Amino acid sequence: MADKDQGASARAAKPTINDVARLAGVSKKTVSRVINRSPLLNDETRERVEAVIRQLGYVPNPQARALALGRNFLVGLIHDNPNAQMVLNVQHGILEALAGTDFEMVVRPVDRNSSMLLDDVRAFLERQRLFGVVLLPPISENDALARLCDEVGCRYVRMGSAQLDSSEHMVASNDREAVREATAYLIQSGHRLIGLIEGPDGFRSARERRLGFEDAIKAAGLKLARSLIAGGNYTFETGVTAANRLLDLSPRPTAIFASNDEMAAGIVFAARERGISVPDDLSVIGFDDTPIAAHIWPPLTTVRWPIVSMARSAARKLVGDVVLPGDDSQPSMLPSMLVKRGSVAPPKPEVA
Amino acid sequence: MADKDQGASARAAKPTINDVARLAGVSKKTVSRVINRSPLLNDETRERVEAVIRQLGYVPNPQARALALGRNFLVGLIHDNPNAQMVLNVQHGILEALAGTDFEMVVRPVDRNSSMLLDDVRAFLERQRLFGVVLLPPISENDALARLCDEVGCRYVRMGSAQLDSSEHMVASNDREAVREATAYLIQSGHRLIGLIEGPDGFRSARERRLGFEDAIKAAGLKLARSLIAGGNYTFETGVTAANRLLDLSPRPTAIFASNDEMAAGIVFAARERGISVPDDLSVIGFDDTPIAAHIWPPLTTVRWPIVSMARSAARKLVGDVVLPGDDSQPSMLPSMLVKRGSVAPPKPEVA
DNA sequence: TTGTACGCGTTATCAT
DNA sequence: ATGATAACGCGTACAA
Repeated sequence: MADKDQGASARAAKPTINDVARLAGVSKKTVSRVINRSPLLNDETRERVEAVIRQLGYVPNPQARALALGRNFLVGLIHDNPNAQMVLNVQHGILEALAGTDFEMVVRPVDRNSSMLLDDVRAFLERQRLFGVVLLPPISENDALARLCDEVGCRYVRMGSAQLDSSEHMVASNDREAVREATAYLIQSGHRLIGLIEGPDGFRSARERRLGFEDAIKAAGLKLARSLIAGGNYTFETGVTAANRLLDLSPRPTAIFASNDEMAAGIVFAARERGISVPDDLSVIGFDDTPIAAHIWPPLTTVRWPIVSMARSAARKLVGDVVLPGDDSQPSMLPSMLVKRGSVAPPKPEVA
Repeated sequence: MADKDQGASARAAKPTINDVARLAGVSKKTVSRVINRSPLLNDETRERVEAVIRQLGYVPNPQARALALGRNFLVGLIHDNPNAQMVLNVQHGILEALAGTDFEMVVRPVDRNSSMLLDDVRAFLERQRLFGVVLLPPISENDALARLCDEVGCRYVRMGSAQLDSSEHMVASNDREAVREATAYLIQSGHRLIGLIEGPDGFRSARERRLGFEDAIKAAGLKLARSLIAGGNYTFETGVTAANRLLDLSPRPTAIFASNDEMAAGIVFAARERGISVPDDLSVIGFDDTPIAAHIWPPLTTVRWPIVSMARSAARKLVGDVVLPGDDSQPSMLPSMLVKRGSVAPPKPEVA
């Protein structure tokens, strides 16, 4: 073969593994071994190759690697979470874990209620051949989805409010315990008539938080009145509606725990509309510690959900073997904690 | 060649272009032409190939296409926007435009103040060989970044509050005009002492909105007092601080326009702390119409920024040629509009 | 420990 | 209008 023009005319093109191999006087395979940190390599050879790599500013072409490996250097975020702040926090956590690696993040919102959900995700995973995916609640609670990931050979880590899977595939928080503590704090402040605004049926987080609420009520020897439990679906609007139902009660509850901050903000909104003062006439606790909790008046006492840490941990679990071989020491449980602000006070004597 | 085992044993493997070619009795290249909608194809041949494609459930491998084309089927979102809701809205808009196409979205947050910004983005674009990127404000206002995209051969569309680039590369809103209208509405309601909380220096959006404010003040023949203009940086906290400065004034402004909703929420928060009633003692208008605007009390009158439509339009501009050849009819200007809610009322007689 | 030869699935070139 | 063949850049048997 005549020698190709890879000198001046190819100046603009990025160097390939071949350029490195030629300049270092080794074969492609050796360069490949250096890139992939093969242990069976002469130190001298490795250093020489690495020097050339630096000199050329060579970086492996991800597209070519993807084709050869049958796997992309992409981490997917699959979610159907309606809360913007939560989704963005998760994205930040994942990107923190991916910073400095060759991985990028692709975002894939899905529709939980679509009958095509599984087919859509399967097509997505098979086509893009993602390295792995992070599953955000509530869709992370879908076991069929996890099985699907296994089937198509895509790693996955689920995030959630309880241990739904083996620790290799799961990063969870301890919602039940955290809500128990939050409710106990209300009781300890003197409240006896405490309302609960639940999350939607079928959400594991909703169930865990209700259980924590019930744990505290029972532990204090209080009555668990069905009428004090109202349903919501994690939106501000349902928070308003549920709060109105609870505030119509007689006797009226002196405190309400909401399963997330959006709904808690709805409680504060509804109370304000009725001229009920928070926290003087009504104490409120939320869950998540999204920015809205600190930005309404009064600032919301809430349970801080360590969503960023959870996402970071999830992404590290996914790529950990590749980035730091042998580092599978990512925690599978991150604790939630109560953040006390201004929406809780002792009940008024005449009300109690 | 002996026939390969593409029956039972290869059931799991996805069909390739070779399988299609063989079954259709044509060459790979012909199949490729069908996929890429080549105009020089016999109708009969095309139909035959398409039938086989459907029969096999064949889908082209994006990794292989990326390698061969030197370009990925990925649309990047580059942003340094601190507002979660806005970023997520943009993501939704982009994904809406990409739904049903072969494109995926990868998200890339950057640090505006990093000295490595340009180098980082260049490395990102060159390595991933993105099909194109959407630039979200405020980073979209960086001309060097746009030039960089051109340099590395990556298409781009910038979003922003004013026409910063040719219509092919830009989707803008008319912030100045929208703020002029909002301020005029305040004046029309009877306000004469109107404060402004600006966005940060160097943000085009901040400048456009201030100009709109000044337009309205001047048009009404009012005095443009320097003391009535306070600086903020688009966060809730700076909104509180700036509001406190304005509310310390004597005489006190009876209305304040904030350059975004976060800061407007800060105004409401600060007013509440001081026992100043909104809207009775103070009218407030924000900008963006993010959810917080509707979720605080009173619900905020604000300017709706058509961010989702802008993002959708931006993404369509990017991939339009590929998806719908000849469809370059995406609008470059989407209008903002005033949303009247509960935070504006006429000033009290005794205050005026 | 290192190199040779080939495969991954697609598009591009240049014939016919 | 269609096809043979060579890229694209990297990974991996298997040989040395």
